[in-house]
Amino acid sequence: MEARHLRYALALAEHEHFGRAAAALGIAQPPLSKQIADLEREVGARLFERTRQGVFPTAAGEAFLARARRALDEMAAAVSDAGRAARGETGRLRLGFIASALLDPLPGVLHRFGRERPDVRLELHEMASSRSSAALIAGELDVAITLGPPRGAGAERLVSVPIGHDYLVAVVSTAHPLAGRPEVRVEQLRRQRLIVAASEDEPAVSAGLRALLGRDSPALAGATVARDVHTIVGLAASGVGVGLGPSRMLAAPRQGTWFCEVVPRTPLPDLVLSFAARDTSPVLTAFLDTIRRNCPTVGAALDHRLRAAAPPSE
Amino acid sequence: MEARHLRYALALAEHEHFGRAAAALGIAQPPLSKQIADLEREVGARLFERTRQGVFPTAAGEAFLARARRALDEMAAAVSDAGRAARGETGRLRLGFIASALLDPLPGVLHRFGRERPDVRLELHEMASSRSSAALIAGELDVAITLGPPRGAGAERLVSVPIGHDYLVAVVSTAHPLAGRPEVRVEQLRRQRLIVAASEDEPAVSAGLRALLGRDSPALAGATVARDVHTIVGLAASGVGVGLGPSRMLAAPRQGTWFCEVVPRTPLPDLVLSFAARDTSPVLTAFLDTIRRNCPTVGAALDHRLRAAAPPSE
DNA sequence: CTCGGCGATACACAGCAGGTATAAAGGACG
DNA sequence: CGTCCTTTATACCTGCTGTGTATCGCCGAG
Repeated sequence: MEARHLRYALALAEHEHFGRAAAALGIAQPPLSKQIADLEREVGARLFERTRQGVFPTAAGEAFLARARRALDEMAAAVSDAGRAARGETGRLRLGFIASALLDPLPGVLHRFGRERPDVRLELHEMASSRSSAALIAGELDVAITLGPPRGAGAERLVSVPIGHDYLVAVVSTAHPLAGRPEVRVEQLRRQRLIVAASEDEPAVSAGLRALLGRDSPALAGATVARDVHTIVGLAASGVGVGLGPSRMLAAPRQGTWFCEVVPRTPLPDLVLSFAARDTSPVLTAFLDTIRRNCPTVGAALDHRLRAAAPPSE
Repeated sequence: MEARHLRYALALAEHEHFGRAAAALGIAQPPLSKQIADLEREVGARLFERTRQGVFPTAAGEAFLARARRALDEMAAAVSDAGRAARGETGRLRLGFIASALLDPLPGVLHRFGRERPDVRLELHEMASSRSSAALIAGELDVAITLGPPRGAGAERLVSVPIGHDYLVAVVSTAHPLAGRPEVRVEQLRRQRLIVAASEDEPAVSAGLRALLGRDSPALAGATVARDVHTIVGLAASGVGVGLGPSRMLAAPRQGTWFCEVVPRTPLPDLVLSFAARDTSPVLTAFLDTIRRNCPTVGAALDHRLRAAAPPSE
């Protein structure tokens, strides 16, 4: 039994007449008679009652037609759904990201992507860079935003693009002596109560701080440790001390805080976007396109990938 | 797009390998490749990712396959449902009947039919014989149980079979003077307060009573009129008078009542089963078969019809 | 009784599903 | 780094079957 039989039976039920149903189907009447006969033989029951007044479905025919309609609807929906999925209008995107990404690139990107692709289910997982990388390699994520490029086994199968350069910035409460000053020198920081990110989550950042302040700096040893950048800002705002974090903090200023540039300017690991080199899924492509349009400075780096994923122009 | 494409795509998704999927389908590998290619061209999206490790559905493929599974399920259900309907296992039977039929043949018939055809929806409509006949002719009923054969325009297109012979019986309360007596003579009835059926509903019965008791019998003129036989019995049981009804009342005796045969024995119109001569629906056939097995005396009359409706033995 | 309309049947043809042979691609391995 | 092997795609042929044309059989209308 093929979909053709269903289409023919439905047409016959609609027109109640072999000749007109055949005409509507664009075929001659005899083939329609034969196909209906074949269908009835296969089903094992007479589906239509042929009378002088017209052709009408039997009880078995009614039962058959109801299911046939649904079957054809499902087939049409299969094509439609596949098309939408292929165009990236539906689907799922699992994004792993470091918390500080919520300061700068993510708000705009997520807002834009959610508006352009309302039927894509976004799964957001805040996690440390190393976990993001591992999950990406294991296929548990589709995209990751990390500090610095992914390392370790399997990282060569990822594509990584820097999406922002950062440098060290200090944040204090507006009640703090440093408030109002445009900058703070590294030597001054050594004498402050510091608030820094946990070393186990982002070792690169911690190593950079150690290099800047001195390997065994007592300020660093006595620093308050926070799990993410939001906590650093929050603690600083409540007067706990001087928070140290990425310049991206400037993108989302918080009431009651003051930011000082650290002199000399100290670069931090780049914010990096990564994904599986093999992954050509349209949802990922659409997301990368949104990233490109949202972060103009990194456009060129992604253009190559977007061209590669584009469907072959016939 | 045909059902074949869905079956092939599902097999390919299951086996993740063109060669093995083709073998499972009983075809060679190249045709499968071609059919899948044709399908992808028609859908307008790549549905499977061919890798060294195997063949896996893309996001579009997953969306397609989910719908394809449901479409094929519907097709299988269409055949199954049609078969069940053709065998009369499902469907609907609209039965019109006179209330007194609930006394004798219907309880057994309905119980048996409901047990044998649990998925057939029985629509029971108690109505006067004339309304049953009209509804049957109009196609608003499938079967009717009436008093006497249907009359009027279109009745020739019905088949009618008597399913029980009745005679007049009197019913009284056990406190009534007639209680305990096996019979009552017609002359005695003329002196009783009578309870009879409404003449407008079953004119044949009323005419018979008039003939029996005398055209303008005062007993009949002063009789209590009830809409159906159950009411007659109920009124008699509560001492209102002597109820007159069909001998079928004996089949469902009621606490506190006493039945007397009326002498001389007075035949009443037969209980008649009718249905459209053209109606060969399996549900009706099954119902007629139940009637035949439940009313052995009328078996022969229905055998002919049941043979006519039987599927042609190949 | 004839005519007209409709579905079924007969038969020829062409289009396509499916078969065989083989190419192409891409790892595995010496 | 070349060879082999596995797997999918392509090429080409064949046979089935879906479709078209012609015609029959049936039945009701006039």
